[in-house]
Amino acid sequence: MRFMKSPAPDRVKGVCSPPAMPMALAKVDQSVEVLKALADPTRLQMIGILKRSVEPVCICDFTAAFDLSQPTISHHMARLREAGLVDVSKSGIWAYYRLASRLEAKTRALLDVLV
Amino acid sequence: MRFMKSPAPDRVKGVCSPPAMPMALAKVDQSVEVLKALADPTRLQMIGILKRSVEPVCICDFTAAFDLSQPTISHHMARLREAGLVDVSKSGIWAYYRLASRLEAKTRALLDVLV
DNA sequence: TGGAGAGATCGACGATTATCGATGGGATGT
DNA sequence: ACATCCCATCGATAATCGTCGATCTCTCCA
Repeated sequence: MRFMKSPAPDRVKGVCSPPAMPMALAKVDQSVEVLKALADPTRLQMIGILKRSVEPVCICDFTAAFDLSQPTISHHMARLREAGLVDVSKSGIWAYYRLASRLEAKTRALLDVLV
Repeated sequence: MRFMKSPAPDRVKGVCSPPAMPMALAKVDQSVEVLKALADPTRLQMIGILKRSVEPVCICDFTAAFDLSQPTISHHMARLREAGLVDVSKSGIWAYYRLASRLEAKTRALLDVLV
């Protein structure tokens, strides 16, 4: 009669069996791409601002908001754009960014949890 | 009568106003910490395996599952541990990992979306 | 037509990261 | 006691990343 359920009762030295991979590799890479884009304080705050703004936001306002140089702000926004998280529209000399309209349901759910 | 709603009709050259920061800085850093821990294919798959496993998983099984060296697997698991995402329990020679039992609601929701 | 402002890109530099081989430390069994 | 196995840590190396100054393109307006 077994009272204690040991974590791994039948483990044997020298025998290691790989667990099944539950996620498709393509899905993993895709999720990692989005996660890396969000794993930065500046970019995460950018996404938070865009998610709460009904109007598109001029990138010059981000340059005014963060204590970073203009190239750095542009670089961070480019990373969000390459990850497919934001859309850009230019009007005159200004560039306006907004949350991407065609976000995957999973990505949108991710942003709903995060920001 | 305005038919077209322009993105920013009243913008003036040289005038940029920083948007309000919607998230507390501490929350941002905390989220970034978790995101950086998950923003790696190996670690994201590790979390996926642990989330689907009712039993704790011996780390030697991860070493067998991934095409990476034993120190690298140990390093990745340590990063998950430092981020508070997994708990470890040692039994004899073996180290068993499982998803952290005391996860923040936000973090758990994040994992539910991701894996 | 020419100057000025906005924003993207380039090149460089320091910091962080992913990876490995080598080593150390604890538990097991002979 | 000693060899063996598992796992963590250390040290090194190559790659990626964040940041900035300099520069380029484009648009607008005088």
